This record gives sequence, structure tokens and C-alpha cells, in this order.
Amino acid sequence: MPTSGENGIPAYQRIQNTIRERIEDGQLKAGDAVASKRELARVHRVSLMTARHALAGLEREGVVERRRGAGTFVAPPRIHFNKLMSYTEQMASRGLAPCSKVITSRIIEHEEEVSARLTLPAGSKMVKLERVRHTSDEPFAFETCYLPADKFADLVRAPLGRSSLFATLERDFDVQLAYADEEVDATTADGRVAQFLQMSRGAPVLRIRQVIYASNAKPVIYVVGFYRGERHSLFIRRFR
Amino acid sequence: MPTSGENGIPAYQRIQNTIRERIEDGQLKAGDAVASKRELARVHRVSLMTARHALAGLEREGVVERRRGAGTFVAPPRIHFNKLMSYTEQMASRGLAPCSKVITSRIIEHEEEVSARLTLPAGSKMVKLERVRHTSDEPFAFETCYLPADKFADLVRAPLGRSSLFATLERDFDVQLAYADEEVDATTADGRVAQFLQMSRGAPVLRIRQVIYASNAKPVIYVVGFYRGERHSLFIRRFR
DNA sequence: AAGTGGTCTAGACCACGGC
DNA sequence: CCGTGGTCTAGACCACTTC
Repeated sequence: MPTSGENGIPAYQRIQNTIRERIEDGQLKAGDAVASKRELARVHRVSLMTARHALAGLEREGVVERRRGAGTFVAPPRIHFNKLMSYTEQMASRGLAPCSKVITSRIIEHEEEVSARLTLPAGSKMVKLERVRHTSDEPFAFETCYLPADKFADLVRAPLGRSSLFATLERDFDVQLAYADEEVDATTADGRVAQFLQMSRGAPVLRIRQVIYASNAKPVIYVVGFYRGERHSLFIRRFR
Repeated sequence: MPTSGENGIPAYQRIQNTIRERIEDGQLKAGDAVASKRELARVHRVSLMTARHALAGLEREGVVERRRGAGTFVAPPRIHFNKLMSYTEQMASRGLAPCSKVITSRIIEHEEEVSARLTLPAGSKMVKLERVRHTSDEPFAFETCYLPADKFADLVRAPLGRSSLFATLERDFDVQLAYADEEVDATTADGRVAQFLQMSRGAPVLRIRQVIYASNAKPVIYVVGFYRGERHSLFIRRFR
């Protein structure tokens, strides 16, 4: 019985699934030892290579850690780095209430640099949305979002003061956001930015320009954000 | 002859190396077919499982793509997002010559904030390395690296003006760098930073503080870098 | 010493792709 | 059809960790 054990899925995947379930159910916790490859082979009636293949796959996924000579152990729960999250989601993940004020919400056209970022023809109409983000009572960021008006014109009527832009897009506009490219640099606050962030003109700010793509690789949002320097910072995890 | 073929490295790694070399040498280009697992097994005198293991590893690294029923092919060159790369490697990936000047290279102690970042006891000795990075003739970054002196004291004698810190660590100190946590914010250039970057004091700069970890999750390097704002920026790709 | 993971063999059959 | 990768066997020895 080569490929399939009893149904159609490979034996090594069945083994992985039983282990994953045991972790999700809480029967196995971080640091606990997982059955050894020999025990898995015996219990599941497979060869050592197959049992090993199952463990190797789980390790690649980060579910378990294998230590030579010691055993295989449940890996600590992974922290998500570099995750594309909305302001609302970020606040929620820290247990804080999101708070933002809409400054502008209207249709614009002839902002050629922006339409180029969204790979739209020159002169295209776009939704422009300016918001100031607060933590407690202190302004934290000033963000301007642009979206193609042909699909998202109705956004200007959405209650974005209270609900999340990401959630609105994914719920009401059937858009699945997938990834973003960010460009980060340092600049100085001009008059308008300084005013919204309540800092003096010329003070250093972090500028993040972001193109957010849907899962079909089409650009959906272009965001330019200014963040108070020395007060808030950006965390990134890079891998070799 | 199980583990070793003729020297100490596993057969599957030798196979991977020969394929990698063939790609680096240009004998194999993106899209070209790689020898099939059966051919690899025959040529290298190993079993099919071993040949397959070699290809599986290369696929995980993104070096090749395997298509069932069709074959194994050299993967298109990856665009590296969020990859932990040294300045030297970044320059090399753009076909530019790295150029940096060592300002300081000595042992220090009692910099408690730094030793804390490296999770060293207070008062620990550390190697301090200050460098100015250039592109063409313009200064681009001013970076200060700290490493635990107990293991890396010999670095002060390494020729870091010409060779890469990453390469030196991985080659001469047997350290495998794995990932880094970065903290990015905007600040203003103080006198010393302004001097090295040839900009006026108070100008905005991007500050990146980085803790680089080895594959055993031990912090190895703490880097504080200042980058000219509005001139250079940081790219990040985030996923949802 | 006992147990663990890592590597490896010499094949086998299956499912799939291209000709 | 033939070649490809995917899965799998029933063991083996090695290097390592833990007791």
C-alpha cells in the first residue's frame, strides 16, 4: 500500500494532522515532547522515513522543533511579524480602542503621481481619505489613503470614523487584501502635517508610503502616512 | 556507507552544492531543467530518496521548482523582500562596490543600554565598531555595531574596512546569523551624525536600531544606524 | 546505556505531464 | 508511452543528548 493508507491522503500528512490536532486541542503544549519518529512509525504502522518526513514538515511550518539526540518538541506559539494590519487591527491586538478623525473624504482627479502608484491611467478619479489617528488624546499619525474611484466611490459615504477601512473593503467591497510594499524614510513636518500632529514645523517625522495589493495582485490602496518621530516607531523582523 | 560519502558532509548536501554551483556559474539559468532525481541518483551513486531529499531542500530554499510529472527547474531569481542582508551584500545584489570607512574599532564596557539589548550582564565588555558607509562618494549611513567581547574580541583586528562583518562572523567565528528585529524611527542629526553624513545638524534622519540573532536565538549584534532622510529609504513587504 | 533525530539504501508503485 | 516527481518500505548505522 504505497501512496494511500486507507483514504486518499498521504500517510505523512495524516500523521501531521493528528499531531496538529493534539496541539490545537491543548493535549500538547509548547515545550512538550512529541512522539518520537520510532513511536510514530510504530503507532501509525509506517516506516521510519515516513514518520520522519511528517516531523520534518511540521518543523518547516514552525509547529515543532527537533533537537538531535533529545527529541521533537512543540514549538512556542509564533509571534507574527511584518503582518499587514490596519490601524484598527493593530490597536485591537494591543487591547486599545482605535480612534481616528476623518479630515477629508471625497473624490479627486488629476493627482498623477498617485494614479501612477495605483497603476491607473492619468487623470483617473480616486477616493481621497485623510485621517488623523490618535492614541488616548495625543495625535499619532496623519494618513492619506487613495483608492480607485471606479470601484470604491461609495467609500466617501462609509462611516470610516468608526469602522475600519480594511474591514469595510473586505466586507462590503469583496476585496481580499494580500500584501503591501512600504517605503519608509525620514522627513520634516510641513505646516499641515505639523498642525495635525501638534508638533512644530520642521520636526522630524517618519513617512511611510504604502501600496496595498489585493490577492489578485492589483493595487487597491495607496497610503501616505506621517508619524511623529522619536515618539512612535516601526518594528520589522527580517530573516536571513 | 551511510552518513558520509567520502568526506564528512552528507550526500544530499553535496548534491545540492553541485547544483547550486552550476547555477551560480551560469551553466544553469532560470527555467532550465535540473537533472531528475533518477539521474542524480545514478550520477552521485545514491538512492532515489537521497536524490529527492536534495531537490526538496533546494526547493525549500527557493533555488528550484519541482513540477510533478514535468521535472525540476531552476527557479527565477527571487526578489528578496525583508531579507536580512549586510551592507556589503546589499551593494553586491545591486552590482555596486561596497565602500565603508571604519571610524572606531575597540573594546568598551559599561554601556548598559547596549549590554541590555544584547542580554549581557551589566558591565560586560563589548566590541564597538563605528563605520561610515558610502555610495560613490556620498556618505549614506553611519552605523555603530556592538558585539559581545567574550566571543568576538578578535574582531577589532579584522580588516573590516574591506571585508564584510557578516561574512567574517559566518566564516571565521562560526556564527550563523538568522534574523533581526528592527526598530525604525525618525530623529534629527546631532553634531557627530551630521558631521559623518555631511549634513546640517537638526536635519531629519532615519534611525534603525537592530538586534541581530544567531540561529540559536542568541543576540549577536546590536546595530544603531543613521541614514540620510529624504535621500535613502527602506523597503518592506508585509503580508496579511 | 538507552533513546533520539539524521542520513541512507535499493528498490516499489502511484499520479501526472508531455509527446 | 515514457519520464517525472511523490510517496513509501524495512530496515541500517551514525552522532548526539540524557540519564
